[in-house]
Amino acid sequence: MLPLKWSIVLRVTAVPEEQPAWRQRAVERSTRAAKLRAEQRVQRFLDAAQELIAEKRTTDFTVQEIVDRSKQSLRSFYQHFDGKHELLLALFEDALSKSAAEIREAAGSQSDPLLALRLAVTMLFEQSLPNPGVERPLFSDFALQLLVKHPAQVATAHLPLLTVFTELVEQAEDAGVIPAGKPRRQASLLMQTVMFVAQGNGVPAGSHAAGVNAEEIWQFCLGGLSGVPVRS
Amino acid sequence: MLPLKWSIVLRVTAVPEEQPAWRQRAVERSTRAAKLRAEQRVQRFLDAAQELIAEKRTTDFTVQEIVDRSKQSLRSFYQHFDGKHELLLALFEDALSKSAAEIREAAGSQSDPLLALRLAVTMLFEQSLPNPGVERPLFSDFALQLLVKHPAQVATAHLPLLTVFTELVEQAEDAGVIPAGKPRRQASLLMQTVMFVAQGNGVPAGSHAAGVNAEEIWQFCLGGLSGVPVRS
DNA sequence: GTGAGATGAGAATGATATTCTCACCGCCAT
DNA sequence: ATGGCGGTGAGAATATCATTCTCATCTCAC
Repeated sequence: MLPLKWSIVLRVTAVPEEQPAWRQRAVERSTRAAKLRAEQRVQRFLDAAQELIAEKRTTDFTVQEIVDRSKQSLRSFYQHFDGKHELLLALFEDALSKSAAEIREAAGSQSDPLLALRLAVTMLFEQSLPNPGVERPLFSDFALQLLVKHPAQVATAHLPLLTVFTELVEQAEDAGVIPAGKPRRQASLLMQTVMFVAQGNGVPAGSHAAGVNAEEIWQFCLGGLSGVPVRS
Repeated sequence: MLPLKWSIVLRVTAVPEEQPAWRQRAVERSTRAAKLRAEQRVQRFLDAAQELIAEKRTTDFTVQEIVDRSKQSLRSFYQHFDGKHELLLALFEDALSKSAAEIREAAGSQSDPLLALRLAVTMLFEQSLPNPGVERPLFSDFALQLLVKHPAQVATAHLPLLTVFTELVEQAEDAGVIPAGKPRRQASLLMQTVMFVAQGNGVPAGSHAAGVNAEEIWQFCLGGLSGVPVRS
């Protein structure tokens, strides 16, 4: 998590195998402090960025703004991050991860598997709306940019959510409230549908553009999971 | 379509109301040639951009590249477009519009409403895949950028497709093969689901990330449209 | 042939990300 | 205590683009 260039460097130069144990321990001790300091700095950058996202509703702020707000320096910023891109990715993964935890907990308190799944869908939908609790932009201009340019990283970031939804789908299937299928694929389809449709709903854009709500999307997805009533 | 700054200027300065008809005709005649020339230039820019998109698989090319390739000048580019943004938007709308026409035609040759809808879904899915006929990027980094920053324009661009799908859903409902609902909203949901899920499927990214295929997404959507088997 | 608008060539501007320079500082093994 | 090393700050230097501007030239309808 947060692969920092410096941490790699430290590991390579300060722990060159073949050292007596005491030396390793010593180095370890002295390294720990440095690592802590570094993590604090990183956190200040992340916090500053989060604030800026909240304020400007976009990731269009400049690196300089992050630096100024966190009262550090450009030099330091690039010491810790490979670039603005890395910082945003860290925030993105973090947001999805926290979201997954939240949803898992909330759904866990539902004994009915179908209601649990429904709750999860509703929560995901609301958190994916264009400007929800700005604190945690599951979707931002950045997220979509990632989707096209680095799909693999998006997939990675989605993993925590995918896991939660897969579990919920499995439970529902085990309980027999929806037909058995391939839980992971179903969960994937479900997630993508909910997230993207939510995203597309930011603007009651004039005449057209149906503004779908949580209940509608849930019905749609439930139908999708339930499959078509088999006909001749 | 393609609101060009100069055309507005011409209209304002050369047709100042209250002119005898002959004069308007004269101006009209003399303007026509200029308009044609301009349209050719515009087209050259568009073609060049299209080529670049095809080659680089992204809209990250520079305005300078468009200019060079079309053997025109920066001056001229900005004479005709408000900026790179306008040019991309034009290409985007055009692509969706052509796609809509294609789908409408193909679906039209299906007598069974359900098969027609299925065909439409399949075609849309395939055209929305990350790197299909690169000629017509329904989805590009640009499209997604638009989605966040100018949702209204996306909605506008989607209209042709939305119209087609709305018709197909209506036909299916009229034929009784799916339950009646709100065709426009259903079509919207359908489109978004298909397009976005397709987009999210570009990369078999290692272990996770279920790669959904056209048949799967069709089943899912059909289920969604058909609704849940009514329960107590 | 004349004048208004269009064009070309390319310099100028402005916004950003990213890198580099250099002086300084704190830590810790000797 | 001290010498060296990695981290830091301040900010200049680069690099890349989009967009605008300058000026000379061109084209066409009159």
